[in-house]
Amino acid sequence: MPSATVENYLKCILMLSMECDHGEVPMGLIANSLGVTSGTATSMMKSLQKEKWLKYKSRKGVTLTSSGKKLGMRMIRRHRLLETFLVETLGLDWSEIHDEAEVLEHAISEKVLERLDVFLGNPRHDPHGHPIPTKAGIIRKSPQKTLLDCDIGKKMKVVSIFDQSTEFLNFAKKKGLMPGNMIKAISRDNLADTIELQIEKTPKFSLGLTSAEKILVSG
Amino acid sequence: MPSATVENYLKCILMLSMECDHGEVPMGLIANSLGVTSGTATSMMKSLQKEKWLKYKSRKGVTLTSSGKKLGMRMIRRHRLLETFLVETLGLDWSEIHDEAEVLEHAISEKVLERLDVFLGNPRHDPHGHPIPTKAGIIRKSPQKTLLDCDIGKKMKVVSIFDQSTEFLNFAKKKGLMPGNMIKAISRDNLADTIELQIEKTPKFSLGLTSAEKILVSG
DNA sequence: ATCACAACTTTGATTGGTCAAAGTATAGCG
DNA sequence: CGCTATACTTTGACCAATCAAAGTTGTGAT
Ligand SMILES: [Mn+2]
Ligand SMILES: [Mn+2]
Ligand SMILES: [Mn+2]
Ligand SMILES: [Mn+2]
Repeated sequence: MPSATVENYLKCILMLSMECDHGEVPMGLIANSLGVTSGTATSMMKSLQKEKWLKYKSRKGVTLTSSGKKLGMRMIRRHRLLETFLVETLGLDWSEIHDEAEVLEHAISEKVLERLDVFLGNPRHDPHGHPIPTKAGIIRKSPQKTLLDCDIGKKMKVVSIFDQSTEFLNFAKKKGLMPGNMIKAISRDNLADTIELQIEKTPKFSLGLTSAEKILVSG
Repeated sequence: MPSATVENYLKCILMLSMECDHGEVPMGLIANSLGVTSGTATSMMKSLQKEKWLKYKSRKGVTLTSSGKKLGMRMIRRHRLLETFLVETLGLDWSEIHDEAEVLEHAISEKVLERLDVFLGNPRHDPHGHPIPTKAGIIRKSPQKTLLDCDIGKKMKVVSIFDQSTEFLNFAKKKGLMPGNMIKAISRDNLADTIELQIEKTPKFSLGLTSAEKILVSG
């Protein structure tokens, strides 16, 4: 019933509302992350409000209704289960699956999705380490920090990678920054804005702080 | 690049041109089998001609160009490989896969499709017995007749089922009319318009001629 | 040869999604 | 407190895909 466009908007708004919690999600963020002009976003928000997916406050932003959240969450589940299928079953690389899933998520029925979930053995995380919401729309989020504010000198486990771009994912894989891998922050240099890392017995390397921010770790 | 709508039109036109060979495919058939009004079909044909997918002759019909045929064939391949995946891997019933594939065929990339083909072991036929075109767009069609004009008294193998409707497929399965099964036509009654069949050792049953036409057999 | 009617085309309208450009509100600086 | 820069909204336009209804054509029955 909701179009692919509506599905994309709601998934995007839900993700924005989760990652940077300002009660309302402002127009600018939405337009920006969907790559549309702000006028388009505004007019879309009005029609999404008319269809009861969200509440729109002019010049403030939007908040999802419970059906909006539910649909957004369903889209995240679809996206991440599909990504898992593409890597686990078909053997694609984790750097090429995001865009594929972005399209497939709108084409797969609830029935096929649940079969896929069973076929994959009810995975809890996608290939980038992101939690897969349950059918009921619940995310089991593990405690995590970014490499920016992790403890120096302690062993930690890589939980997930925030950036979905092919280039960054290829880079991360080459460096061994993949979910599950153990890692140690050797030192942080606040003047150079870098953090020095070591993975297992491989050589040390350092990361700028904007890159470090994209790596989530635990423990 | 071509929209899902364009893909549907071209697949449909290719299938019509293959099954009932009148050089040109008339508007009426197209509009009818896509469930749009004839005006819509006419205007769509003009724009498809503009984009070089086909040749349109007013009040005659359309013929696909070679790129039109190629795209149409690619869509048939996608559709049938997806149907095979849905049955073989996810365990759906052959009566529920057509509509799912009708949507997924527009969302799956060439790369994922070829991985799927390998994963499935390069199947030659979909669950309804229809041949899957090769990547190069070639259909290996086995010699076949409908149950309407088969030989009476001879053992034959069911090749494929033409009708994609849930109800007919459920019926066919119940009767044992599935690709690969052996079958014998006991008699034909031209007054009653029926044909009497027997499958292995199960009881005889008869089929009206419109139903018989939907079953393709060989040998 | 005529003509009715089925098959087709044209016309004018609608809907969803989009943009560019012009207009407006407001947070926060001075 | 007033003003400006930034974020947002409005307006008017466009495109793809569709329909309903009115108009046209060509075939085949008489
Ligand atoms: Mn998407
Ligand atoms: Mn992911
Ligand atoms: Mn389709
Ligand atoms: Mn089929």
